[in-house]
Amino acid sequence: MTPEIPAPVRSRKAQIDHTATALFRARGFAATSMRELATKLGLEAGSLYSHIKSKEEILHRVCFGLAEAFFSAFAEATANAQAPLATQLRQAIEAHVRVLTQDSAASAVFLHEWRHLSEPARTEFLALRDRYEAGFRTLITRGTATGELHTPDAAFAALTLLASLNWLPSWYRPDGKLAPEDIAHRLAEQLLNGIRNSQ
Amino acid sequence: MTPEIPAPVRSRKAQIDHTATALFRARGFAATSMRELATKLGLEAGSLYSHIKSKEEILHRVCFGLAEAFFSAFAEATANAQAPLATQLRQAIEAHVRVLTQDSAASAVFLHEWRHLSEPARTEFLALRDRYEAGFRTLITRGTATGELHTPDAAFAALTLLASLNWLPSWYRPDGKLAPEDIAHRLAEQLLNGIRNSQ
DNA sequence: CCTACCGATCGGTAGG
DNA sequence: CCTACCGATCGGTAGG
Repeated sequence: MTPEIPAPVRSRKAQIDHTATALFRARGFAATSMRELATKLGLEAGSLYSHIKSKEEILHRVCFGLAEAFFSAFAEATANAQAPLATQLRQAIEAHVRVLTQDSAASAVFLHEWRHLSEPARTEFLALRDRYEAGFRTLITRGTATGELHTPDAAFAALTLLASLNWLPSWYRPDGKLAPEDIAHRLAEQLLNGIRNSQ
Repeated sequence: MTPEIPAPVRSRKAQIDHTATALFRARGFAATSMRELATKLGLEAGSLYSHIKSKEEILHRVCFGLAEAFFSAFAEATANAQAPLATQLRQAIEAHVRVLTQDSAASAVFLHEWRHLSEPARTEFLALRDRYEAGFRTLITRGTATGELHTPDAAFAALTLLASLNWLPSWYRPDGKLAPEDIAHRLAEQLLNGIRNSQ
């Protein structure tokens, strides 16, 4: 018999994270009360603390969990270093969109609520985010060097590219007419157009 | 002698709005306390209420004030209905960026804190925002009809275009190396590239 | 514009 | 996981 990690505990914690994420997104971290969260889960407020240590712990887990998801999606998308840089960039865009649409509530929290992290988590988080943006910046810079891409300012292009993508959680609806893969494809197409070398 | 609107009153209220806007942006509306705001202004918390009626009143004024600024900038940019649609769109983009950079704190509050408005203000605000987005959508739709622009989905293009622009307040620094007009110009250039008909 | 204060609500804990 | 509760802090008010 293999020992099992007690399933109910894990699942309760996951439930808390999931419900809290939806509330953090809808009302913001500061405006979400632990009592409201408890009520949504059918618990009393005090009972939450048998599963978690603090309100911020939930936020921490959501923000850093998403960071990890973005990094691993990016790594996979650019795994083939021999591929044309336009292809790598397209795949990175599509991978980013896939993470965003897979859990748009968590993504919205990742994008907007991180500032409620206290130090040193906040600084660590910003460093991760900068590193992720640098990945896109590097692809664009290298694509410009090889002549595949064309832009007067790679950093600027990377910033606006991620901006377009990161607005997605604020309008994406899982039951909308566009499937995640369609959205990913169109965004990649349109954004690459803006910086592709047409000569 | 012409009667004067008592200047100190107006200016105190404007000071409160201005300082509150900076705090709302930095910490979020819910996490900003009236005591913190009062301290920054050299007042006691209770004294704020000789100038304002409630915390939300400030948020209301900021959100709806910015909405007005965006609308009038857009109207001016598209005043010449005979101009090519690509030109009108470029001017609308530049006008939008100008509003964003002129008061990036207020813009950030406009973009992210409106959800703390209570009803019916919240619904009114969203209606205004939708109407503004529709302005861009219409320009793109008409530009596509005349053949000046090219995109498979005007609504989608409008959404991503505004997304790129609206990320600006989160990275724009008034003392950065790019002047507002440079930013406006580059953004317009890059974003129009993505949807311009190159045939 | 201040002092003094209100009721409500917050995140979190002790003990079971 | 609940009951009962803690100290702290919240937005806002009365009276001057």
